[in-house]
Amino acid sequence: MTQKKSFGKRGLTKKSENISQWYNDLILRSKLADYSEVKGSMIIRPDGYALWEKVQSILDQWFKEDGVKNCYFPLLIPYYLFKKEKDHLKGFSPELAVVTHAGGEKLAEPYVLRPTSETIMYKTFANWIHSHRDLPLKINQWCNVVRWEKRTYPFLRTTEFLWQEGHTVHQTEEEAVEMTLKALDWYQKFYEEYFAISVYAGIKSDQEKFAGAKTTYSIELVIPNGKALQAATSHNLSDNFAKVFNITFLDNQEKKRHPFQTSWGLSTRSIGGLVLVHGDDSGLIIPPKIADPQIVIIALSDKQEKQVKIIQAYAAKIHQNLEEQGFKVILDLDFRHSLGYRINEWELKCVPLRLEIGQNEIKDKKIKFVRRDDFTKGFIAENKLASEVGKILDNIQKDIFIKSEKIKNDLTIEVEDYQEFKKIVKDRKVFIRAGWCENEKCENKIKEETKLTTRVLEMQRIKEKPKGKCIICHQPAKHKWLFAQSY
RNA sequence: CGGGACGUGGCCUAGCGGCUAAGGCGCCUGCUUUGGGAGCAGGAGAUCGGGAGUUCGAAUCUCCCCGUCCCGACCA
Repeated sequence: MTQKKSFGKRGLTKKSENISQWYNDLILRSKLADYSEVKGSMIIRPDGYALWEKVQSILDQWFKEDGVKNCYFPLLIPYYLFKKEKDHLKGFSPELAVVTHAGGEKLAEPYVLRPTSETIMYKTFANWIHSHRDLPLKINQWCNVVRWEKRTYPFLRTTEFLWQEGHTVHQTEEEAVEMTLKALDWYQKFYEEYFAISVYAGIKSDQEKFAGAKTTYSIELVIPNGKALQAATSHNLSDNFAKVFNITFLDNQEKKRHPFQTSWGLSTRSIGGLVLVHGDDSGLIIPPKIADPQIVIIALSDKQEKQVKIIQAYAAKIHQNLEEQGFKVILDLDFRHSLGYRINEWELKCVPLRLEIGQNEIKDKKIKFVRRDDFTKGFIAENKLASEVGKILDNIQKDIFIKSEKIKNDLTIEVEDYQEFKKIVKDRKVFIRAGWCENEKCENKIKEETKLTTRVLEMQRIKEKPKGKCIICHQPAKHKWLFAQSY
């Protein structure tokens, strides 16, 4: 493997042959992102940023409907603040970027570039919260954060990334748990209904949870290479931070109490997940619900200039009709390139549905369509175009979800025996569902021997009655957990 | 931070001690062409990652930096 991006004329490394190479090629070729001069950082190009804006618009609406308000806290966090919560500090220390010099001088107290904003926010919350009437406090910020990772990939793990971080403060732990679960639901709904990706949602083991949290809930994606991508997290912080940052309020009994907090986030990593799960050898596959444009109309050329004008006019009419019906449509009149070239470019960047308009369409009053996801071709009568196009887009959305669910299920194997566990994992990467006693020692043994870590205990299994044994120590298992190698 | 592969116009490569660094893609101009990545003609574009050294002579050999990708360890 070299660093060369050796794109053939027709394109990409095959996804099945080398998913890493395929992924890197695709990110660059589809113009979602570019490498930057700063190691580990990437440039999000307009097409990539448009996807992120789409993510923002969907989540932001849900947050606001729930009374979560947007705000902005500073990038720089005084180190003394950051180190207040011990677990938090310990968890993030290895990946902190610290500003030690500014204004031409060495700073007396260094600043941390936020890897997450709990500390700076909660210091302030202590000033904002005095009464039970101040609660709940629900805020969110869309921002960048910096985590100095050793190894980076575009979108999936970059030194600097964009995300939203929601932070809430509640009178009771029950309320905080409810909020934590609500955020998790948002994320699950987002991935399943908009990104059309079937996910695992559940709780993290103590070892894998957020530094400073009581419980971490996570959305995990199953990548077609069998690896796991942590795609969003929601933390019940209990009153850990409240105690450290001295956040208190007087309840309606005039009693001074610490409130309970949550934090939850989803990052630009989600876009990497989208690319990895759905993309194919021809390029990106973007679900119709988030694609913009959703439909490309390719106008074909003709030998006679008169015909070209007729085709253009016809295509423009179709374009207008579909836009009036609320579809996001782009009209491609670029006759400088050959048809094959134009098609391949649109497939690479992914417009979910392609319509082709030439003389035949005008003559037959039927429009040729091609689905991007499975390349199904057909014709739609012009007078039914809008309704049929709507159905096709819905079907694409459904079908790619089903496909992702199949990948997820096919790559999840339930085992009872550790020898079998090891044998399976030796051959190929998969998710393994197995009984675990929830003791760290057994978790670590699995990690050392197989590289697999606990991903989540699935939500629907939390209340399941324990049965079976821990796959390592053969003590009674508390639950069946999912294990996988993280991306 | 360990192991590996590398660094030559915007991109992919050739050149591996010796003449003015070669080709393809892309880009620009013109003509032509369009039902799955067209063709012809012309054109612009390179201090060969940086530095030091060996040599009559370095893209080519040596050393040191810097950077990139891949595989690990760590993480959203």
